[in-house]
Amino acid sequence: MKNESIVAAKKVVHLKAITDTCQLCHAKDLCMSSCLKPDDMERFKHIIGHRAPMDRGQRLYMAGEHINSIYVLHSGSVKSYLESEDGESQITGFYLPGDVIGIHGLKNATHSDTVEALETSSVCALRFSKIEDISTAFPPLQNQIMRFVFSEMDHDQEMMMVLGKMSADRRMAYFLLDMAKRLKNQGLSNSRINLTMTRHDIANYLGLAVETVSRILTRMQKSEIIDVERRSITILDHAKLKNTYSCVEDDIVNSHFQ
Amino acid sequence: MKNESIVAAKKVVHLKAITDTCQLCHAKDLCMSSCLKPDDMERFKHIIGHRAPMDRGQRLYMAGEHINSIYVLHSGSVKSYLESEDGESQITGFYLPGDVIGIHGLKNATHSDTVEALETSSVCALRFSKIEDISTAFPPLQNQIMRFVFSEMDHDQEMMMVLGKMSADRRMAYFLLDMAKRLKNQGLSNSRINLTMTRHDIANYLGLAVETVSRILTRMQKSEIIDVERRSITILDHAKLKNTYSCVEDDIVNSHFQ
DNA sequence: CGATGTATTGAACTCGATCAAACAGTGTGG
DNA sequence: CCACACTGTTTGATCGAGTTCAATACATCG
Repeated sequence: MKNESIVAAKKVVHLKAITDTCQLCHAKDLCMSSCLKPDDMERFKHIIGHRAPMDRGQRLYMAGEHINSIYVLHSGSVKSYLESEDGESQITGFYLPGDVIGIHGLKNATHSDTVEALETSSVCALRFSKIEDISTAFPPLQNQIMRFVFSEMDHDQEMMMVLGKMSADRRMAYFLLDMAKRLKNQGLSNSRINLTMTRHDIANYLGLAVETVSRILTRMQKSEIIDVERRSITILDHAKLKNTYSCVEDDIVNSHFQ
Repeated sequence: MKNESIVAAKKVVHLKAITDTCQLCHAKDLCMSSCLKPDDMERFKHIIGHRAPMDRGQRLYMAGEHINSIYVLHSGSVKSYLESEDGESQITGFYLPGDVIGIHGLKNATHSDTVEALETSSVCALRFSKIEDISTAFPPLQNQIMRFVFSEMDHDQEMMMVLGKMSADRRMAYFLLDMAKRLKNQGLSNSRINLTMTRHDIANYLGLAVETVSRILTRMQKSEIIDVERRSITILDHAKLKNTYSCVEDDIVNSHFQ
């Protein structure tokens, strides 16, 4: 979140044919383009374009900028965050390939969050002049985008519960289980989590201090719930982790079922 | 949030003509129907319907129910909340006339939150079998709904900042300023806030304990920022309240500008 | 009038923050 | 290759904002 970090160049890299691009894309099954048939693709060439890949720390867009595209993350991972007047920032989400980015702030056609790459990442842009253009252009695409808008709403609401009601341990358990679930959707293991964000990022996202995150991770390791090795976390005991998340006291569980 | 409270009867009260209904509605300027011309109304008679008014504590819908309508609050006020497995609940929003309700959970066509009346309230329902029906039916209406979906996303994201980063005092200031702003939009005073929710509700919404809310209100009253009289709160000093919200130390402000 | 739901106030406690310091990778340049 | 700087992580000690517990006050309503 350094101020010096460079905003990614807005150069659009047109690949030889958008049809090929989407067909060859390794995120195509996750992407909203999966709803498009090859002949539909032809119609949408002009609104779809790949951006030059971003390095870690580079920004895709910043809060306050006019929205002229929404994006699908093609590879890598990014974080989005809000900044308040007094300079505090709140990470609002971490995104993985296939996720749709840039849908917050559409009400005023102005990005309300800033998106920054956590590692080398690339996106596919969906350009438009008015958001209604996408609506009217092609219903299946519109619906697919809406699915992502709706799941983003579900996530944001879920975060209210996490930030408003849960203890530090529960928040951490939530984070790990959520990441595991999403990585599984990516076709990866649901036990091995390779984090691309710092402890600081995790802490900020969960409304905790870095030290608390660190302490909870070591505590969970000692309880043999997870194995921590720098940025690589392995879930050893899914059940225990879920119990931590569900806030069910182990003692109570045991006394009931044994 | 008592379990005994009765779910509002799903009886639809058809008023003599929907055209009249919307024309006479005192929330029409706030409502999304404002985008419809009188002759459009005719086309939408069949999907728009008024529900019988709800008493305080009655629920409009509950989490888990299939979504077959979204609603515009016609009169009164309601709260929405999530419930976790272990019975904890988190209030996610308070809604005023003109607000669109029931758009969370559309991804799975299942309400993710529960909506409960804070006072005698009535809604106008927009029925549909598939959410896409609204999309395709009439673009202006679709766009109007999307505006509300987008502003809901902005709110939810804002709440992450409030719950994740702000002190109890800032949260309270945020709540009061937000309510004042929204009541002003209703054509009411932006200084006199007549709350329809309990301190318990406010505390739950802001991720605080009831006692904390109570203490902060009395403290703010002693500082002559607000005047508290049961559920009626008057903002006496907007500037001071905004300073509390922006987390700008009074001392610093004074030393800079005096 | 008592009963019930709601709000305030005080006292004690606790979870997680803050402060402080050490430690571990990673990269840079001599 | 090592010395140095730099960033990110861990661990310990202390502190405090806000919770929890407990008691009281206050309104409204049968």
